[in-house]
Amino acid sequence: MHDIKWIRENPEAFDAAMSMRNADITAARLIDIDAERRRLMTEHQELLARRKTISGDIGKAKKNGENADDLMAEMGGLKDRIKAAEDGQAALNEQLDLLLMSFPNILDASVPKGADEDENVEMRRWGTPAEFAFSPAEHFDLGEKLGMMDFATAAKLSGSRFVILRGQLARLERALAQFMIDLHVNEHGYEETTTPMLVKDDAMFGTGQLPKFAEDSFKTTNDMWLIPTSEVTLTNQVAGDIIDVASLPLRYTALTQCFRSEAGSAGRDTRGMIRQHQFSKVEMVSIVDPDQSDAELERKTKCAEEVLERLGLPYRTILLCSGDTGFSAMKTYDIEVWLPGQGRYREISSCSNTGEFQARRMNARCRAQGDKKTRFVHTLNGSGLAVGRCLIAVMENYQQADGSIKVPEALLPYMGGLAEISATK
RNA sequence: GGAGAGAUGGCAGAGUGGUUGAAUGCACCGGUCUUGAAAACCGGCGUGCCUUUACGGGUACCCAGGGUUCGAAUCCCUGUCUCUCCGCCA
Repeated sequence: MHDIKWIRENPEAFDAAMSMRNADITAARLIDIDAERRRLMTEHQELLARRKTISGDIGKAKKNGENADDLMAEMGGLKDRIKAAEDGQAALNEQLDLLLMSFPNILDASVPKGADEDENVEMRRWGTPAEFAFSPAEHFDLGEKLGMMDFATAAKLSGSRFVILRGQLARLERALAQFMIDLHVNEHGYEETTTPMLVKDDAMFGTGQLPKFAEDSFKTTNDMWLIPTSEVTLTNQVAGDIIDVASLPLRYTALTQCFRSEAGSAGRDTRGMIRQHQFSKVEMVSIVDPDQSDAELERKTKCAEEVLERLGLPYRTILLCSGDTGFSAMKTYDIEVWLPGQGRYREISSCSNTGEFQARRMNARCRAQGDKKTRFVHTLNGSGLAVGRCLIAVMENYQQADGSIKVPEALLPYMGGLAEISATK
């Protein structure tokens, strides 16, 4: 959501920012609508002021038993004009809001220019991909051979892009999630949260899934949405609030299921559990003082990287270029984990600073003690991590020649000491 | 699912059609007093938008959206949420 006042004052900057995003809008168009909107608004207010005066006079006249017919007559004429001004104003407001809601966030100055993912910039790498004495398998081959990853039965229930995990593999997924939550809560200062997974329209507008991306999510028959990420619920907690700056930052983490229609990705990642309609993810959301969001993005990214380091999974961190940065974000780091079976790095986390973009939509503000002015908070979100993809990464990186999988040391406490997952177990 | 009650400022709580953005109390902020603090007293104390160089002025908001009326926190309708009782239920 953009600030029309700012656009009015910085039209060239807005146009430059939008062209960076390939967004088809100009400040001039918005300013025209805004000018007419404000003209009507002023007119409307003047009419209301007149109405207030007259009705007060009528009240007085009646009290004194005087005749108020001429005042009543003037009021009759006012009514229609007020209604007209009101309707015109409402229409323009709606038109302007919808436009302001429909265009992507302005990018941070540090975001590199680029057309697509090929122009993302690698920031750093951690770990060295292991050498295998055999040809490493992909996760679905490993899982099916173990008899613990069952796509066929899931398809019977729900169609494609679903999976059933069994036995120790199901437990491994649970262990991963627990491990992540514990790390973020005990060492990274996030508050553990469980949230609804069904939300109303407002929440989806607040974080930017609506109005543009309705087709990416699932909607229920009673007009609710299955959350595509708990960023939606965690972030929208502060919608409409005015928060004391002293209580910031707020850091929340949650383990939830995420639901995505994957409309438009037909044919991509059709095998295995890389891309599912439903997956579990540990999310990290921060609500921060507007001056702190740059630092918080670095911190959050590090929190996500820490998960991989503790698990001994090689990764690289990438700064997304202008063409690859998502709608709501002003800056995004993707973390990609090494998958030996695929022989390449795949996205496992995405950490974004949305600045005040979401806060403006949600009307979430903060104020310093004794200060009269409010400011919009900044909101950030990051996966920490996608549990399903992390399971894949563990399987592929810790696979052994016989198809068994070693359990990473960090997960041993969560696996009841089980050190290896194999078909005989 | 059935029956009922309710939603007012940070909190509590008045207000059932006329100058009410809204009494009162508490909390909070500033001041007087005090060696300091407390108490007492005085003053202040919501959010947004429009307008103005500024001081200021205007307007809207008493859950949300419609309606009645010259005029709505107050009357009517719809929705949302909360609470109580019954039924059902993990």
